[in-house]
Amino acid sequence: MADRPRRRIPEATVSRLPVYLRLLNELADAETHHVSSEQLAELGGVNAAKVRKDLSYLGTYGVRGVGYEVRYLVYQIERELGLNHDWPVVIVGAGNLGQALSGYGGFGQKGFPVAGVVDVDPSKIGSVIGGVRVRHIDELPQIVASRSVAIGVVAVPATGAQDAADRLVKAGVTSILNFAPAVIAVPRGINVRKVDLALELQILSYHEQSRSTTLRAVPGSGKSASA
Amino acid sequence: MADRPRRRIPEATVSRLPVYLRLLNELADAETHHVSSEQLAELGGVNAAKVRKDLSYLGTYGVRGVGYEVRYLVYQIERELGLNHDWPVVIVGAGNLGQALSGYGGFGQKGFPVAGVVDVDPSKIGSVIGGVRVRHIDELPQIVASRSVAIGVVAVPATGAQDAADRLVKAGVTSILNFAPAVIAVPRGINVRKVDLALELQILSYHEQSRSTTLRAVPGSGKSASA
DNA sequence: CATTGTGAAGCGTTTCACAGCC
DNA sequence: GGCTGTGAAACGCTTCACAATG
Repeated sequence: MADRPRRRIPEATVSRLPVYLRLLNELADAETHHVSSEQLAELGGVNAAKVRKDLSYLGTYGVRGVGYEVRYLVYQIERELGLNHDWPVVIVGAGNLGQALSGYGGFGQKGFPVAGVVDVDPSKIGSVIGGVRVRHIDELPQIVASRSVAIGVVAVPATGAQDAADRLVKAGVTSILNFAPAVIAVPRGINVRKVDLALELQILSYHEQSRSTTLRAVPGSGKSASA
Repeated sequence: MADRPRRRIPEATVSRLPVYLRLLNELADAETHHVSSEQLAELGGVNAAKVRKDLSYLGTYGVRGVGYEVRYLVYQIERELGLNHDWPVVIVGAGNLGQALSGYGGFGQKGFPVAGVVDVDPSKIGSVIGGVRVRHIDELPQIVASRSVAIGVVAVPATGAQDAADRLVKAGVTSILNFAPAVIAVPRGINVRKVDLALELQILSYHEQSRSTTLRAVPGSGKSASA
């Protein structure tokens, strides 16, 4: 109540807060009441100083000599991340991925209920996936407006990604989670994050590649024994 | 052939090379033969100087006054990322996600054929998904050894993620793509990347949250008009 | 006295600005 | 003339190290 955390939180910290939150929730489930930055760092696989600096952006919630109170910290992180209320999402694309996401369920449990699923393909309209009826993409504006949807999920093939993003933005969505293997252009002020399987695999490929180049500079034989 | 690109490529650059590669392949499909850093930057939504610096780590492949030759650059990036040969992957977890990943198909087309899918659950063993028979997780070492698998995919619930990672590492895998919403600990030298839906949504939630805090410090009404 | 919160140093990444080159 | 390649500056993030403190 005392100090308003009116500081700007660095992007790198924002992307770690959900990790801490998850760990803290696990600790809370295990009836652990206090945790030190050292312990959290161990669990999260990061540096303890980083944990402290990250948490310090939220406010002064630790106690010297003691650590952090788990439940209180959970509360503060949730508040800071805006997780103290639901964020309905709309999914564009009712293909394999859209269906999987909608049917997943864990979505709604985590505070991101599926407000709607839309598709361009008439043959998909009307089918029910994950308890939600698939509607035509032209209904996007109504869905977004009526349920105050701020977050849209792009789950269409790469070729349709930009169109999906354009429609989401036009409908009033201001954050987009893009699963399509494509770069999407959006107006300033719109947040985009991507989840890109091929990209991640290619990054791992690079590391494997450089591993073999480093360990043995012998081309040809791709065999490598275990260390 | 002339200059060996024996420089260490910064991690930030590595994670952008797959993006450039995709854009370049699209350009190649469109019969575009040359591209400037400016154009690539435009397509990728990044700064042109960044594109040039990124590409310069690969070698001196541009031509001043002209730009980069698309197909040649594709070749060089693929070589650098180790995409000039296949990287078979093994998927741990034959649940919804494991099935979706295995059945996806785009996996193999992109140079990451599914060498095997394993699960602990006996009831899942033997079923065929994406043309691959699900085997018991104890067969992991044989699968990894016989197919020289370097990359493992963790597609199990959070509670089983660490065990899955441990087994993959023990079997000889040196890179892991983790889809489970959990931090996994691995020995030094093992590469881990994560794909975390909840985390991404929570990051977007933060930005939406701070948007509403910034624009109108009025709590209660969550209505916001379009710009 | 264990542990936080944080200046300051260190390090990696981004961007600028322009020399170099085709 | 146009565009690359790259030093150097600017920036942000990470880590150190330690004073502050319950």
